[in-house]
Amino acid sequence: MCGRFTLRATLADVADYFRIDHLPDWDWPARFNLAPTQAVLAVRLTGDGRREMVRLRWGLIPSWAKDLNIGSRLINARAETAHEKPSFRTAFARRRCLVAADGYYEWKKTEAGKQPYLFEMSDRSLFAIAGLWERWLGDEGDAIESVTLLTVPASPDTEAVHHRMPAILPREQFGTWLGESPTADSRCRALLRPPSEGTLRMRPVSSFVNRPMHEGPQCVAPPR
DNA sequence: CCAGACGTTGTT
DNA sequence: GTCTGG
DNA sequence: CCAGACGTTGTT
DNA sequence: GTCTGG
Repeated sequence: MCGRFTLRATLADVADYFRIDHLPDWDWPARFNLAPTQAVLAVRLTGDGRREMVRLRWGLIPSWAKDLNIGSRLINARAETAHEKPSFRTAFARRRCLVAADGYYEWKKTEAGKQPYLFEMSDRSLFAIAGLWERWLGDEGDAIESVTLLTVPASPDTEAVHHRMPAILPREQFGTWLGESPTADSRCRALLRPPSEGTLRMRPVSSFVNRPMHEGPQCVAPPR
């Protein structure tokens, strides 16, 4: 599962990682505690097939939703079934994206309370979480673009804390996932699998991160 | 035909 | 929007 | 995901 | 307990 993550890297680093030539006109402050309903940084294809960086509201709001509130429960989609679920299948076929991250959190219940863990790539690099996006039109003609993060079974590195994890895609698969050439659903589905042992490392962090309002380096500090 | 659901997680 | 249940 | 709220009336 | 907000 993935209900909180980090993107501490700069926009320039993200653009470089995703091979995007021009930077957007907005900025991206380092984020240590990205939570549902907030804007995350995603990469998708423009109408003419170029990669662009966009900010999407985390929590997918289906186009038929009556209010945007529905989105706060659709923050994840199971990779095994998203292609057939009414809320996700259209987006699976036509609106796949990559969400930029450099860490994610999971919680483990203990006698003392909820202990958060930070998961990162073993080399501390950026990574891409497979996502699906939608455009929703409100009553006043306001458009909101939202996103859900796909999940897969836990990898050997992560299963001790939680049995699910975000679907992380290797760089070689970005073009296929984004649809830079026509790709069957089944081929996209096959890309969604847990990373091999040794890809990720984890460490417990301070419960400071538990509060969604908290932000900054204290979120990734060791427990006190 | 119309009405109502449409999702994940974790816990039991 | 699209499918399922009644 | 976790934390925090969970309500109405009338008046300003 | 359950829903909302971040």
